[in-house]
Amino acid sequence: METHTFVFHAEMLPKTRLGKRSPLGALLSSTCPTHTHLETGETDVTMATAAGQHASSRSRVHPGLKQRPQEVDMDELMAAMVLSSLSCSPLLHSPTHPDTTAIDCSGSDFSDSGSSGYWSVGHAPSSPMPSPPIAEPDAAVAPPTDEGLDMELEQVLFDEPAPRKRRNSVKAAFRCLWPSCGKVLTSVVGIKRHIRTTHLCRGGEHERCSRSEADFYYTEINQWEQPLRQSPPTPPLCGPAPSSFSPPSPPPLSPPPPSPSSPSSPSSPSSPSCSALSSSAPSSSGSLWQVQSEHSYQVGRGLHKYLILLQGLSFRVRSVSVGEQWLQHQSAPCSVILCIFPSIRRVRGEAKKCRKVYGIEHREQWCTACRWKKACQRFTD
DNA sequence: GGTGCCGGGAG
DNA sequence: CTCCCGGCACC
Ligand SMILES: [Zn+2]
Repeated sequence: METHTFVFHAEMLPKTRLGKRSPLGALLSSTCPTHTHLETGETDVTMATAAGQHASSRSRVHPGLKQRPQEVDMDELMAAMVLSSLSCSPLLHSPTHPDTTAIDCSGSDFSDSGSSGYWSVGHAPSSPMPSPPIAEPDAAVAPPTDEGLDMELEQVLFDEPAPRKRRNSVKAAFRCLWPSCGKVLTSVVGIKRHIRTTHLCRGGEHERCSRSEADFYYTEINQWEQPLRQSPPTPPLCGPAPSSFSPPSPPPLSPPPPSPSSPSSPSSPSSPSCSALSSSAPSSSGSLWQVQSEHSYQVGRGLHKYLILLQGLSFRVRSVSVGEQWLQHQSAPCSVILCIFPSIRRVRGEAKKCRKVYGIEHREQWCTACRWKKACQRFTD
C-alpha cells in the first residue's frame, strides 16, 4: 500500500546505468523517495475546461524543489494540461501560443530515432523514418475494459500528428474513460458531472470528488475518431525503429527478465507488465530490449518531453485512487515508458577501450568514438 | 583518481 | 554533420 508510483526501478533495467543524467534516473531519484509528487518548479497554469479551448501555460520542471501538499491541486492541473497537450487534443492546442510549454505536440520528436543523435557510424541516415506500417494485429484482443486508459495512453505515447489539421468542422465529444463505461457526452460539464457522480463519488463516501480529478476520466474525441482502437497507425516508436542498426555483437543487454516481477507486488503471475507491449509493439517479443539498447545513445532532444510525459503519467497513476487497482492492472505505463525512454545509460563495458589500450598519449589512434568521448565502437562488448 | 560515455555546445 | 568537452557514474 505504498506508492506504486511506477514499479519502475533500476532493477528492471538490467545492465544499465541510471545516472542522474539519464532522465529516467533523474526521474527515479526525484520521484521515488517519499511520495512522489511532480516536482514542479515554477508553474503558471491557466487552464479552462477541456472544452474550453484555452490552455496556456508556462511550466518548467525544476528538479530540486520539494512540493507542498497543497500544491497537489496545481499539479493535477498541470498534469492534466501536459497530458492533454501531449495527446494533441485539437481544441486544447492553442495556435496563438507558440511558446506553449515545452511540449509541442508535433510528436516528431518521438520519431527522430532515425538519423539524429547517434554521432556516428554506419548508420544509414537514409530511411528518414517513413514509419513502417506495422500491421497491427487487430486489437480485437483487447478486453473492453482496458479500453479507456489504454487507449489514451496509446494516444498519448504513440501520438501522431495527424489529427492536428482539419480540426474545424470536427464535432467534439467527450468520452468517459472509466473502465467499461465509455459514455459519450457532448459537453465537458456533462461528462465531468457524469464522472463525478457516477464514478468518483459513488454514494459520496469517497471524497475524491474533486473536480480536477474528473478531468482524468474523460477524453475528448472527435467524430471520425470513433473506432479509435484500430484507427491509429501506431507509429512504432519503440518497435524496430527504422534504422537497420547493425548489431555486430550480441545484444549487450541481457534479455528481458523472464519473470518481470515488478519489485512491488507483481499483482498477477502472468507477467502483465508487458502485456500492453505485446499488443501494440511490432517487435517480436524480446527484441524490445535490444532495440532499446541500440538506441540508447540516440537520446535525442525530446527528452524533456519524455520527462514531462513520464511525470504526467506517474502522477496519473498515483492520483487515481478509486480506479487505482484497475489502473495498475493495466500496467501499460511501465512497458510503454520503457519503450519510449531511449535514454538509459549504457552499461560500462568490461573490455578495455581505446583510451586504456593506446593510452592518452596516442589519442590519435583511438577510435573516433573514444576521441569524442562517446561509446567506443572499436572495442565493443 | 582513472575510465567510459552522455549530453550538449561550437563551428 | 564533425569535433570537443563538462560532468556524471562507476571502477
Ligand atoms: Zn574506442
